[in-house]
Amino acid sequence: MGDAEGWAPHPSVRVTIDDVARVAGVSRQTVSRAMNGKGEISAATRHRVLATIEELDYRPSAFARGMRTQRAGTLALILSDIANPFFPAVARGVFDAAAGRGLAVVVHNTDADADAEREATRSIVDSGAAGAIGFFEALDDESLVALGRRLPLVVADRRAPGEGVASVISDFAAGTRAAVEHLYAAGHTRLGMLDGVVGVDPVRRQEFLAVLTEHGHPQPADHVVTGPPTVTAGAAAVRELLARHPEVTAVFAFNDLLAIGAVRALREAGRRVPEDVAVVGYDDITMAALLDPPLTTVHTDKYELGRTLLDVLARRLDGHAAEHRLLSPRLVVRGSG
Amino acid sequence: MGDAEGWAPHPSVRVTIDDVARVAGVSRQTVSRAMNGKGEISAATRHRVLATIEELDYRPSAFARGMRTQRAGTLALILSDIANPFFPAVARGVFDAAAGRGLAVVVHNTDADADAEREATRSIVDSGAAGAIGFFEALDDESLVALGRRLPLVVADRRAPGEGVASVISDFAAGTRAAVEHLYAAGHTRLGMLDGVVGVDPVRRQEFLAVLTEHGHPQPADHVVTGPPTVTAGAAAVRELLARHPEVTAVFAFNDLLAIGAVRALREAGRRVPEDVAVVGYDDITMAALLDPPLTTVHTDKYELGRTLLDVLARRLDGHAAEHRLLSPRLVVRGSG
DNA sequence: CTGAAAGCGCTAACAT
DNA sequence: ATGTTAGCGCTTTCAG
Repeated sequence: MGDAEGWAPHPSVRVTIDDVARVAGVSRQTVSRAMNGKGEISAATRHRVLATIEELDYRPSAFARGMRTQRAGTLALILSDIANPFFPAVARGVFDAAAGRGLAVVVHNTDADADAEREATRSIVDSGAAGAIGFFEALDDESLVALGRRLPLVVADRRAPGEGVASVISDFAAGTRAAVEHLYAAGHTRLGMLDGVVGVDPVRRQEFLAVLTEHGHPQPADHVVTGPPTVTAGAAAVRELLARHPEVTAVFAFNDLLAIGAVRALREAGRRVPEDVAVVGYDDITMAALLDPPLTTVHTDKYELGRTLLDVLARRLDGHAAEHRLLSPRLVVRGSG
Repeated sequence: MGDAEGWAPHPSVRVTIDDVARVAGVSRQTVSRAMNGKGEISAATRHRVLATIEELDYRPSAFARGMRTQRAGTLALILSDIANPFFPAVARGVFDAAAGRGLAVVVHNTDADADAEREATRSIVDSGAAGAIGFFEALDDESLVALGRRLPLVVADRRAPGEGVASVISDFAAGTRAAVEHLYAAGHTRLGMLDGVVGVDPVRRQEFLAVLTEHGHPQPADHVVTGPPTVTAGAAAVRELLARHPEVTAVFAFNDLLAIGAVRALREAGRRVPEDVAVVGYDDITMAALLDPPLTTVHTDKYELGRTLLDVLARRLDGHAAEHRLLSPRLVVRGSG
């Protein structure tokens, strides 16, 4: 629209470190020192150089710097699906914390696909990212350890795959236990579970089965129906569950999306929620409290998870050892179960 | 955990273009040509070089390449709040389309704050991003035109700020008109609006007022209550609206989050939705259809918007002129109005 | 405390 | 069709 073909951005004369050096009357190493606070430098010259930088609006070239240091001021966030409401909440925490440290965040969407996760790690290494935060759901531990040798890595909601990789995990066992015990306390004895696709983190399912066993029920493996973590899949899964076990009066879901789908399918099948069948979700996405009935679910502080992930990564960037943090979820009883 | 202080990533011997050149028995320029498809090169040598690249698992240095070309294989996505469900849906479209072209996406979260938006543009220019897609809600047109001179830029849901900047816009006027006419058709004559914070895009409000005028109502400026685009603000705004104009029987909201807050506050205030007050939202976020009552809203294809944004940007990257595309929303009548 | 030299890996421009 | 030359802008030695 009014633009000629072959458009190219304006070249825009770049202010380089040499320009700053010349104007400030020092060598460029001194400018480098002033910027990065490395090496010995007198306060006076540092101030003068800094003022010159300001004056000339000098911005160091990320490329040139990266070429020397092999590290960019960028970090990577790997997640399976930004459209799943759990992730935006976490991402927001990561972004806010990253902005506070002047780091840009590259987001990689993998759909929990092993190839996509592998490709993301490739791209991250090639980009020279300063570090990475990953919700890996398909990649094997070895690949993660290998990645962790290339750059500071924090895995989220997955046990540390090995030496050198930090982790931040929500205590799924505790959250699951709270949810299932709540259902037992409410008098339910026939429980089913809607599990996410079997990935690397089987904790929720394991704990679900463990609590059932503790209550004297044999492990009813086919009381667990598996599917992708979506509303549609939740509806399908609960139908399957009811077909297998019509006597079920309570359903625990891997996440809220599955639970929401379950509630809808249950109602369509003529079952009242929670009177006929109780439903408990996991995550407490924003939507959960707004539904009718409002969803009983296990609340995790997703924003805090995001901030914590970045904090752990930043400490690693500063040369600290890999840390492992555990976040505590809590059951929020609302109307659905 | 078993990790010493002062950890640093393994150096990892880098395979360079010279290694490839040596093994393939050509000069490095030929390797460059084979990789980038630039310049003349015989099919035979290209194949040989490509095979060598594969064999050595050579990965070109993004830094070195950027240093020469002043362009990274990265693009920027500027948005106000990734936690607002509208944006993840769009982002998903952008990510998918970007991945198809081998581009990484850096996300900048601005909270619709002018300083944050300006800082994001700075960071983007400094990073040498190949291009940018922006939902700018606070920055002035001049700044956008200036940014557009530095790199290919596509603005989303905002009219093109000037020469050289591409745009993809949802037809807000048409969507708003459909929503308001629907309310009139349902017999409502006393309408109120919950507007987003006054930003650069006043189209929804203008069109709302225009349709009212066409129906012979004086422009009721104080029938429009403004707030941030959140559920909480929607509740507060509708309370304010009702305080000012208790006779209102229909509410049109700037987006679904405001509408959802309105529905809740309305019910808490003892008004039935839609019997006493009809509510129509905008966007059709995933949640909208799952609420009780399901939200009547103006549907926009957010994923398609994301893909289109990237498509327009990619064409610009390929040297085409700045395009301007208009996407058509459609009213979805559900239970709330 | 500061400067000079060297080179990171790549591609554009110019030979051949 | 391929090779050679020259640097992009920065930081890291190493001297002074």
